[in-house]
Amino acid sequence: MKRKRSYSKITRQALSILGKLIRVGRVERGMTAQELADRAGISRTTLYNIEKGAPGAEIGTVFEVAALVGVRLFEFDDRTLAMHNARLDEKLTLLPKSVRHSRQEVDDDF
Amino acid sequence: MKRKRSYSKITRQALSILGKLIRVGRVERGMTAQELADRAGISRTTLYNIEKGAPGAEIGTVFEVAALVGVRLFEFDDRTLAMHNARLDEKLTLLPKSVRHSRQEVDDDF
DNA sequence: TCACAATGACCATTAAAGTGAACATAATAT
DNA sequence: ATATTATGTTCACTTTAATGGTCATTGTGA
Repeated sequence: MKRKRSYSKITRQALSILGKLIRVGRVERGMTAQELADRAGISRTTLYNIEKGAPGAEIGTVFEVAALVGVRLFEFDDRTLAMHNARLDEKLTLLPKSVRHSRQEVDDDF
Repeated sequence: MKRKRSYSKITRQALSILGKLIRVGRVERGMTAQELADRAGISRTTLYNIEKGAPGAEIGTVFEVAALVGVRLFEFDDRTLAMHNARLDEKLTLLPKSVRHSRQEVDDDF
């Protein structure tokens, strides 16, 4: 079953910031909550929660809203994202496909 | 009712990148999927989905995992986040509390 | 090589997120 | 000032995501 979660302070702060960035972006662009919600295809209630930094919101929705008000999480144009994506794929091929723990090695990074 | 969503290309790419960053971070640190899932307090299935860039994952969970493998979305230490948070609060007090559309103004940003 | 650990992938179950309605309160254009 | 619009907040309902299990496949240490 889905479980109720608790989140670290850093996560909560990051989400709070993201929510505020979205709100600032929205207000600066003169959009009402309802308008932004409509454009994003979500309810005003959900946008409300997102702007409050709710940890349970779906990440896809949040990213979508962020893009609509000009909040860029990474580099935020199609080309740059594709580039990074490709570079990561390369990097992944170089890394082991699966992480195997040797018998005695404790593997604590120190 | 909760609705099935569709996401823009940019959102899908950003999520794909984030998932790969997490996977790279995990593998570089020599953690198995199960180990990271345990530390994050989620199931391996969910981590699997996150690493695949699933848009439906909860943002709090994704941020939590990202932090655990050293992927920084914003500035990722407590102090810096607090600073940004405070600065945003300031900014918000300067902006209108609610966006009001004047009668005839169409308000399309051009 | 090859045993076995790690990952990929699917499924039924269950709790939680999204929704829209509703209402109160706050803010702003006139 | 005030009418009206935007926002804050709660709630029952419904759908979806997280879970844990399971099994096949892949990768790697010995």
